[in-house]
Amino acid sequence: MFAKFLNLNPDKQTRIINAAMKEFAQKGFDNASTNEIVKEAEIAKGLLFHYFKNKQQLFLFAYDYGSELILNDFYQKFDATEPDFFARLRQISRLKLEILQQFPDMFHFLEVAYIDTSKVVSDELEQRKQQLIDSNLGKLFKGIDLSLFKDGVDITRIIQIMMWTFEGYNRDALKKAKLTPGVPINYESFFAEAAAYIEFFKTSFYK
Amino acid sequence: MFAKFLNLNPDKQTRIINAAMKEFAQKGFDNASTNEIVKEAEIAKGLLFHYFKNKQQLFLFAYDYGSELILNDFYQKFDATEPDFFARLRQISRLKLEILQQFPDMFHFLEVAYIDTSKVVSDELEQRKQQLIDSNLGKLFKGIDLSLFKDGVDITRIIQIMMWTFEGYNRDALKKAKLTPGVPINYESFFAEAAAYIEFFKTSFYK
Amino acid sequence: MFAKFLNLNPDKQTRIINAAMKEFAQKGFDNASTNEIVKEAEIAKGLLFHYFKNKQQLFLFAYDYGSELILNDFYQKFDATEPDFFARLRQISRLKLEILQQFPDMFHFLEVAYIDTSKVVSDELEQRKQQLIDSNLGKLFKGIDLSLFKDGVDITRIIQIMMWTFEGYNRDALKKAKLTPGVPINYESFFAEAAAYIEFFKTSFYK
Amino acid sequence: MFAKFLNLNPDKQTRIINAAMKEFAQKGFDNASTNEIVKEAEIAKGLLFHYFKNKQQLFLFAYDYGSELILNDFYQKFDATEPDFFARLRQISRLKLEILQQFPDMFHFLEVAYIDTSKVVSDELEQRKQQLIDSNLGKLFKGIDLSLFKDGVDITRIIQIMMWTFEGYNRDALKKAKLTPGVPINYESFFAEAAAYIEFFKTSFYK
DNA sequence: TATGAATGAGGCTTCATTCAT
DNA sequence: TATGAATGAAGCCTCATTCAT
Repeated sequence: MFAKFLNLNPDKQTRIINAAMKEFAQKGFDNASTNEIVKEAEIAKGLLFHYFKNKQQLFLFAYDYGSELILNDFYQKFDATEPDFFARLRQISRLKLEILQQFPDMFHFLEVAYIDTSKVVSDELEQRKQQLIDSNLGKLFKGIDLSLFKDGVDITRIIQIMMWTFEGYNRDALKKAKLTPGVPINYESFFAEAAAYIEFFKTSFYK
Repeated sequence: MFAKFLNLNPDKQTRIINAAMKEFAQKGFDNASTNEIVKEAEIAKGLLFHYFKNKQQLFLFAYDYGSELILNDFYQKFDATEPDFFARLRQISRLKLEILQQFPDMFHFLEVAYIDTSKVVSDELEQRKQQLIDSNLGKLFKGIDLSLFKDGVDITRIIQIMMWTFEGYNRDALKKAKLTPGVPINYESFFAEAAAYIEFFKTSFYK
Repeated sequence: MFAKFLNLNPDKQTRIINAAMKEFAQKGFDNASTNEIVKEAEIAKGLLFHYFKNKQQLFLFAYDYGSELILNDFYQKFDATEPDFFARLRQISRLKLEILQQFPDMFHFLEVAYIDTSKVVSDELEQRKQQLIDSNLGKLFKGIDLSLFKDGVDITRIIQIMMWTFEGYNRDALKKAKLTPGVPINYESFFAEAAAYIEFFKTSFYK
Repeated sequence: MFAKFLNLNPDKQTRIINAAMKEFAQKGFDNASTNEIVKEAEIAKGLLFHYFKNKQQLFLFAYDYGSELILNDFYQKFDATEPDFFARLRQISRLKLEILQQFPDMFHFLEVAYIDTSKVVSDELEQRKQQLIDSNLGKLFKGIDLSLFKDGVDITRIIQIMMWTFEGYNRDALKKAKLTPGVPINYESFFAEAAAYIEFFKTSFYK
């Protein structure tokens, strides 16, 4: 499908992907302009559609490209032997920070893409998200020592609550960052506060 | 600012507001079409811009109009004497359900508007949301009997977590509903499951 | 449907219809350019789509507009009392010539539109053509004195053959005209030759 | 002119010609896409323009190629000794059927090409058609026994009428076939009905 | 107050053809 | 001979907003 594109001069590939991610991240799918993308990538208008059937395919390609790259990076560093649930959460949080610092634009794009609500891509995105969750939730929490939890707590519900909590936490942090444009995000304090939430959950739900 | 509009024939006012809410709810700010709005409201194109400087003003007016109307309704029914935090949460949840059933379209619009990410309105929306939270969080939880909580728990954090939890819960429920179009939302089961989460928090954080 | 357009300043209406007919006649539906049409009509791009949902609707409107106008003109002059089949054919032929001289561009457009094969309009056109035939064939040949034909001839087949003959005759004449652009069509000789064919059929099939 | 192409690997030649004929037959000259042609032929885009200066040359080459091939086939089977005009017509009709069954796609392409109205090719096509008629009408009807016709009939006119009749007959049959896609054309009944028209002409114009 | 005609930039996409390799 | 990347003009259509009436 995208073989053509992947055979292309890598420099140009990068320019196109970066330009697309930047535009999509800034404006969302519907309002992103392919005109802006080709201008930023410094290619001719037609070329974009030589490689990608349409705007939608470009978006999804960028999404897949980015998420694969980032997941690979993540799992290379991920230690799946840690039995403590909250230690593992902290690890995940730390790895996320590292990746974010290594690929800031791509990270930003994926984060925004993840919540893009455009009808045109939302169905496909939803599938991908579900696949991601299905194939990763298992890996992330395999081998956890459940005996450390208080007896009788509904662990599924806890995980669900924590996921929503961190989603909300991320979103709010993102919003605050947007409100002070120009000021770079202070990721350390961002993750420090996340750690405080983890600590809170641990106190609440561990023996 | 909108004095002109508010002097208008009430029937026409309603038609315009409803049409705007419907279109914005369906497509988000950027992709909503003023053409569709005037068609639905059965008014002339120019009239819309006679009353509202631009699309943005219309959106924000609709937002303010809806949230004020709904908040008034809410506080008329709200019992601020209940000292039990979770009982109050249940009350809030129940009132939300009532309002939702009374003003389904307006409710839907506000819900969607709340997460609209269009640059053009997001700043203004953010202000309004912050104001709403600031001025309401106090009212909602004033007079709560904190002694019922376990000693030493950080109540602010708990509230934050619960807010994110219910945000996430709503969003997921909304998504599921979208995936089966045609099937009407079963609000009773929706709120029953919400109640289960409330119960869980109670067990976790009350003495 | 097209009420909006018909309320428009008649001069502009005419300019738009003429420009559309000219462009469609020259290039057929698919290759006609809405850009050329608006340029010729001296209106803004958007205006065309203010009146017509899309290129297709514009084409069909022009077709309906033209054929109605021409049919009305035709039937005002048509004498349905003539019992001789071939006399009536001559009459039809003569009226066609008159109309052609009165509305040359419209006539040309309709002739070309009639054989336009673009997928986008052919279905709708086919319906219209069938309706035209159904509702007109009856009128055109009602009250014909069949006893003038040789005994035993299959009159339906004769009519069919004559229709194809005149279709072919028209088409060939049109082609020849195209091959010598600039030179105006000599309609008199065109219809004189048609009369010769009518005479031939008469000799062949009348007693 | 096309020497280069004719030296090419025959398999590839065939693929290119077939792909071109298919695309032109489906969409007409203007709307045919060279992209589709190279995709179908499984050759590189540039190669097409290496062999053919442009789309127009490709089309005309395909037309010439097809018509020559089919004419050769036709004349190998054609019996020019039959003196009866209508018997010869029946023969022509039968041979046409045979060829159609042997080269369905090519036949279809030529049929459609024949009525293609694109400015870009119509002039050249017109020349070819005229040449075809000029050089073939003689062959087809040489040695006909004119004494079998009624005295005084204008045989040129008769032939002209019959040609238009069969053109119209073909076109109508083609249309009907298009209106019921999926249902294969019943060529036998198609040619049987054609035979009925031949019979009709015979009765009308023979002694 | 009310109309709806008018604007023209910008949206995405397709196209035949060229050219460096 | 063969590739397929590259071009950029042109395609149709939508849009928020303005303005004369």
